[in-house]
Amino acid sequence: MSVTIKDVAKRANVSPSTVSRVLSDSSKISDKTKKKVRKTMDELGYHINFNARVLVQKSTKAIGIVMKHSASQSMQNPFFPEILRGISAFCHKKEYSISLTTGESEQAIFEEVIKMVQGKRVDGLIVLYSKEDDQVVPYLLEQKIPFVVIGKPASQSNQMMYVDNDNVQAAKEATEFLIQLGHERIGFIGDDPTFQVMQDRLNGYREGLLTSGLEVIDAYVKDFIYGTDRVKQIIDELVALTIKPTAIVISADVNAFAVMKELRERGITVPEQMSIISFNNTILSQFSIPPMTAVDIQTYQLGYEASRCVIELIHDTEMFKHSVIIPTIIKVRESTCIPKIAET
Amino acid sequence: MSVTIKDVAKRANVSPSTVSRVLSDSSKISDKTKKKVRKTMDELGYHINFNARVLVQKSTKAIGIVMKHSASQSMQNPFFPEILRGISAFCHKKEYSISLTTGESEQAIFEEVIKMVQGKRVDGLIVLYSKEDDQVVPYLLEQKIPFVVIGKPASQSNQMMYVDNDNVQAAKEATEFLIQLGHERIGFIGDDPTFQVMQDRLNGYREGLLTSGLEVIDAYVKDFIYGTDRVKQIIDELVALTIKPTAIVISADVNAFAVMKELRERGITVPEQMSIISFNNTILSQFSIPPMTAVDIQTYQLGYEASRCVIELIHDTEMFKHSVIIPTIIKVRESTCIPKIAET
DNA sequence: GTGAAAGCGCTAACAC
DNA sequence: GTGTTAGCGCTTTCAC
Repeated sequence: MSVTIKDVAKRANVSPSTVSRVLSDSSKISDKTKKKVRKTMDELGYHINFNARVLVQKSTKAIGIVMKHSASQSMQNPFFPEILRGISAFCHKKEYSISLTTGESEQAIFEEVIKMVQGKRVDGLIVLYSKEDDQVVPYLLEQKIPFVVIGKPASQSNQMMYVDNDNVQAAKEATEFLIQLGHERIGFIGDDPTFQVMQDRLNGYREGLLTSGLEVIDAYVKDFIYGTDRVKQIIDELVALTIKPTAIVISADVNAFAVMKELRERGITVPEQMSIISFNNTILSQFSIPPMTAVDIQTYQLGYEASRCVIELIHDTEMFKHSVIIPTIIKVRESTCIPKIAET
Repeated sequence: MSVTIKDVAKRANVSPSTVSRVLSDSSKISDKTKKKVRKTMDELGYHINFNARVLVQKSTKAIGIVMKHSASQSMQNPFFPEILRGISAFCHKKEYSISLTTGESEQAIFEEVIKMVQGKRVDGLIVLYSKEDDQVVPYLLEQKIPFVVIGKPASQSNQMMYVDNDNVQAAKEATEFLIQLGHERIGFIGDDPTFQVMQDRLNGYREGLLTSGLEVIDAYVKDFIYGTDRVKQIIDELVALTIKPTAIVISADVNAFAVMKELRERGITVPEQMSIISFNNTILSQFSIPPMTAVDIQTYQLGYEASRCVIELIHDTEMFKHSVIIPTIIKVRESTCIPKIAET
């Protein structure tokens, strides 16, 4: 029913292979034949059947994106669209298409990854998270399919490529930024600790305190599971302390937003009574009141480099497995200031 | 290199066609053979090559998502991930995979759509926007490939399926909500007027005023192009009026956020001096200070229904082309109140 | 119930 | 430079 290479060949009085060669713009075909063949293609409204090519070439020119479970959560976070935008940009340049996992649970996503890989639907993958006890990465490793992880792998990091920020360093710098302003009592609010990025940021925070000769106070360190009402509880606990922190490092701006709101409701002013520095610098950081000082992790770049890496890896499977660290930048806005003497 | 249907056939002492029948769980194969074949599949680590099946069956079990140009903008808006989540959910249920356009410009996206369609990489598509002078929709119509538009088509709406809110009605209700509170001078801030949704909301706003016997005042109606500094200008203009509005209907919560910030900077309090009702009810609505009263357009449902529609359409191309209207709900929060008498 | 054979639309040796 | 031929891995008549 739809027009094939053979139809074109017949009409142009050449062989199918010639048409195929024209399709791939082979240098062995004379300009004259090329022109002739292209003309008949147009006349017939021919368009290549990608699947047929895929079948013989064993290259799909598609990459799979493995989402963090659950998609619901990861999508609520503006981080996701931004990273996707970075991935898209490079993929589009290299004419790769993007295929998304659709599952909600870890298990559902894993099964889809298997289908993508075994079913040969993608040439490579980008894993949008790095997590302890994850099944996807070990599976991909075992299948020897090109893939790149965004975030530092929890283990075997030398066997795979990853794109990440130096989250330890970034959190250290964020903490030091507060210290340089004069803060000495600095809290930390993280979220799901099973993700590597949280561990790193927590460690960086600790390092920042320690290298400045400050103590790490356990009561100042909290976890925040998004979606629950932990915020209120956390702020309750922090406020109940006789010696309260004057500043907090918060692992994600979505969380910082919630914290700032909660502080506001209790009449605690930001930054006067509490300085806040957050991570990610998504659009939310600019929208908060006051706008947040935030560590810009350059999400777009993270995605862009990740897709560059997989695509390079696809073309050279034996490539040296280097990893890419995207620098972070502190965007100073209005949620941080020098601590109030009165409060010290 | 990878194990094929023939390998399984040989090992199980059956023919390739039998293996194929087992794959599709044909009723003509005895349970005994099925068991035997499945066992050897496991032993050999066989997995179907999807592309081969696609080539012969001419069904990819994939649907393409056509993004609004530019991806950058649409992705910044939390609307996008939420709709994608709805699409994913249904696709996952029906075991369809999702393929995204990656281009930034309208032209780049159009070219990708052509590749998706002609290259037979997808069985159907969802167009995430509805816009005047769009090339994609007419093309899809001409190609006779199943597709669904999210938003009301600018023209030929009877020839295609779409999923939308009743935006005229929703805007009317939002306006009437303010009128019922006692507001009589109500403004409207839209954005890119080339999108159908904007036209609809503007019309609904007008209707709302007119049916309540209020006048439409041109000076109260503004457009807002996201990313530019039009906000300041708009607020300047509104504030400069001798008779200012006491309430505003704003077409998207991202925009409402910007407006509220701008008002705040000028010391105009929300809702006391200016009531605000916005559209979409993304996570931003909850995060603003004060939290916004917003029209919930049920974005997730929009996506879910859209994928249900394309997939049904794929299975029954001759299906009656009905469209789906997703109801909206006004979420009352704290950005609206009765107008202050002093100001009237 | 199961097998043999043809073919989906393309590419890639190998000829010439 | 161009044609011939043999598949890629699967499904699907048509036999039996």
